[in-house]
Amino acid sequence: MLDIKLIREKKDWVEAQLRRREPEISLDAIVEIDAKRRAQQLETDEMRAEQNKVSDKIAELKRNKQDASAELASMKTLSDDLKNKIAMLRELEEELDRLVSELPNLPDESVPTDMNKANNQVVRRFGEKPDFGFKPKHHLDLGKALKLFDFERGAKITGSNFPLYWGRGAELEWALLNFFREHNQSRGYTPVVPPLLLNRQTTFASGNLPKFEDQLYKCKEDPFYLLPTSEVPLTSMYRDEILDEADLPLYYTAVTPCFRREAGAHGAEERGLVRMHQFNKCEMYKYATPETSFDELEKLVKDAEHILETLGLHHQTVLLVTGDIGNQSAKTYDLEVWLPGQNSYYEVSSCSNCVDYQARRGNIRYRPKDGGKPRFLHTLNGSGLATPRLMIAILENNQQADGSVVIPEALRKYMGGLEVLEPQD
RNA sequence: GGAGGGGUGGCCGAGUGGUUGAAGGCGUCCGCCUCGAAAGCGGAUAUACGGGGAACCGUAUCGAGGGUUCGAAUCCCUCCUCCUCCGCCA
Repeated sequence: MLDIKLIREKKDWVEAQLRRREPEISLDAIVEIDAKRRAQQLETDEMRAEQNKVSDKIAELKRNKQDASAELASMKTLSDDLKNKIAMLRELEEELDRLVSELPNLPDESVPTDMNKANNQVVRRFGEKPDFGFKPKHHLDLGKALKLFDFERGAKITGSNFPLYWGRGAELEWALLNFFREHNQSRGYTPVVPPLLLNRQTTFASGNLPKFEDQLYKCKEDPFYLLPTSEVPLTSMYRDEILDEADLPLYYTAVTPCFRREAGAHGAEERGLVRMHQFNKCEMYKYATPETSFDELEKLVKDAEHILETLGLHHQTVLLVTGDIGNQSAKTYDLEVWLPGQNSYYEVSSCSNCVDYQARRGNIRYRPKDGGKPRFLHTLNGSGLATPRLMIAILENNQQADGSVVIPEALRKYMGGLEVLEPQD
């Protein structure tokens, strides 16, 4: 959520910044309704002031056992009139809120202006593409031979793109999740197990509502949404609270399943575990002061990169251009791991500084050390990491000519010391 | 799911229709005191929106929404939430 005052006072600048990411955006309607709203508020405030004044007079007259019938009569008509004015004011407020809450965040000045995500800037690379010396297999074929997951049976249980993991596949999944959580915890992130069903306000605060409701699964009988990423509950953990500056920054990590409708197409090249309706993810989340949030973003990215380095996976870190950053983000780095089966780099982590966008929506503030007024804090989130594409990366990058797959050293302790996944049967 | 009891400022906690934005306490900040600190004493200390160059002024906010009333923290209704007991259940 952007500050309406900023929109009012620097409309052209805000509009220009927003157009760096959405060229068609216009603030005309917002500025117009805001002006109407203020005029309406002034009018109702004046009527209320009059009402308060006369009410005091009535109280005084009654105390003195004097006649107040004239005042009572005039207040009766004013009271009715006022109710209408308040209703009109409320309509304007709701309209304004609706429009402002659908605006995306302002991109940070360090984010390249470009609508084409092909122009995302590679800032770092780790490792190299593997040189197999044989024809590498797609993860679906490896998974079938190793009996790691099953798409048909998952579809029987629920529907397409809800695969199940079993046997070594399930073990590897848990190994990854445990490894992520322990890794993040060792770097100062406090683990959280949040609720997986989210109410409307929670989903609004993170920025998923109202604009992206079609991406969420929702409950029919209760007003809850299924968690699309634990960024959402972690944002609302401190909703409507005032934290102490001395307690910041706060680091949290949560492992949860994530549910996404993925409305809109996905191509044939994304078969397999590339894009699913349910997947597991370990999230990293930070609450920081405005002064430190961009440094915290750099550290967050390094934390996520370290996971991939520890697993020995070739990857690159890219700075997203304005046209590719998420709605609530001011600046985002993606970590992309090399997937031989896709012949491409794929996002396994997205690390964003949302600055005060979510804090405004969720009314999350902190009291500065100097004792000044509460200020909106900054929120940051990053995957650390999501499992499905990691599963793909490990299978495809670590495969050997005989169809076996070497388990990364860091994961073996979670799999009873197992070093290699061997084809079954 | 049933019965009962709560939800008031950064925190605790008074307050059942009219100078209550809200007593008191704690915390925090400033001053005095002190070599310094503590204690003590004095003072200050909510948020949002709007008007104004500013000082400042107006309005709203006592879980949320609605109602009664000239006027609601206070009365009525609905909902949310926390606690206790009962039931059910992993």
